[in-house]
Amino acid sequence: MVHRPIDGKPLIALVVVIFTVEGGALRVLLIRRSGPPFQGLWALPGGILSRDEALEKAAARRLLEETGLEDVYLEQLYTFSDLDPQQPSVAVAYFALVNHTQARLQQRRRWRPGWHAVAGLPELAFNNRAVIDYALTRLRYKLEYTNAAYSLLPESFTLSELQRVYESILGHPLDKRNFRKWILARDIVRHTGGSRSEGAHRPARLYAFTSREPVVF
Amino acid sequence: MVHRPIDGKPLIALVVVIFTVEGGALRVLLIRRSGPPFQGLWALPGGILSRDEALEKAAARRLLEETGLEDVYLEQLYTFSDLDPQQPSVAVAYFALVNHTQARLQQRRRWRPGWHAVAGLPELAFNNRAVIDYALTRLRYKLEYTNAAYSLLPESFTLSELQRVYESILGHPLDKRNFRKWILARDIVRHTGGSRSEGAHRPARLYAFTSREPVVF
DNA sequence: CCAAAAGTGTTCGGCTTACACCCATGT
DNA sequence: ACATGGGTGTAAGCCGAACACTTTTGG
Repeated sequence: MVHRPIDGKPLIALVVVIFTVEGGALRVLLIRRSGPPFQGLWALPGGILSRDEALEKAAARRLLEETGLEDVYLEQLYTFSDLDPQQPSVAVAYFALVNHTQARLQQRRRWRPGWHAVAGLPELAFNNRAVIDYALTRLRYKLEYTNAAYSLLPESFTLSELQRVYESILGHPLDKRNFRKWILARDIVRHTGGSRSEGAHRPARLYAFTSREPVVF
Repeated sequence: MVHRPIDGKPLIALVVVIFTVEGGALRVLLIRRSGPPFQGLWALPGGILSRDEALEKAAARRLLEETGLEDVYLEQLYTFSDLDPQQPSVAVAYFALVNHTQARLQQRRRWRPGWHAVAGLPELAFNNRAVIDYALTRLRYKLEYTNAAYSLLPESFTLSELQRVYESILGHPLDKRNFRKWILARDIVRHTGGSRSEGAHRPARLYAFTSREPVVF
């Protein structure tokens, strides 16, 4: 989130919580603040909304700048009015889900954008911790009744990989048989016909999401 | 929603969707616009967010102005950035649930604030129709897993009255026995001990919500 | 042949749904 | 006594949760 002087009106800020799952952990993209306030702390990417820019478009643009990705799961989260104790402002928060293997983070020496495990975050600027908590609650909820996970995985994947994504986000293990019955009963994934061998064990069948647009089931 | 000239920054508007159930119909509070744009059309109450005012507080204040009520169910809905095609603006929408017998609407000759059945709305200003649709979807959803209905009913009520509120909002009839089992299984209402006679039939037992704060079950 | 992950069914309990009659009262 | 809305139980189906062994491969 960028800080600017104000005039007589509250600023409209934008904040984007970009999640990915990597190494069995849910991670969020943070950048390091190089100036006040909260200099040196980590913060969510964001910025000031410019005149004439629609909110969702601005969030998508910011996401593209940080990750090089478009057409991923992106949803408005909440609008906070107490983000910055130092000045009146309103911050519209979005959250996005990306596949970290497809994301190309910027190489900025000062801002050091990078993925940070949600379990074990450093001290954050503004009330970004509350924003991330809110986003995580929403994400867990959405996993249960939408296909949002499509945005965290590559085109094809195994059911074990999908299960690990769910487990990383929900924070607890799932029963393999029940998970498969559940995910297959809703028809959000389909078997591609292919399979993948990667070790001294039986190869895994490959699946793909039937839709890569947000769907509620 | 009040219209004002702009300078170089988007305005932050506030819109409040105030619902009530009256006469077996879900109704929303509308006021008539006395000036451009959309002069003469009906619109949701709202206004421009002033500097230094927290969003929720501003929504609560606007609700108090229109209905004389405080401490009712009030929840942030969504932040729209395409409300007014004529100028860049962001509108933070809230929705509230009130008991119409407790609400005291303002008597403004020009603005004519009043309750309008959601089924059969007149032509509305801005994209207020979309805001109401969004609020209705959220409300139906919330009825299913929160005690939000407390805010639509007086302190004590009969289970038939409660059922009629649910039916008016959901838009379809519910089975009496199943509704009672369902609402009593969650313990969101309790029998007060009293009853009420009002006609040539058996008196109805009176119930009250166990909590008049928002609770998720 | 051994280790490793993939894949697969059944049982139980609880919740939702459908459905019809008696109760208490006022007129 | 009759009309009116209040109040109640049971059976069936579906869904979620618990739980263990066989399959296929690489080394």
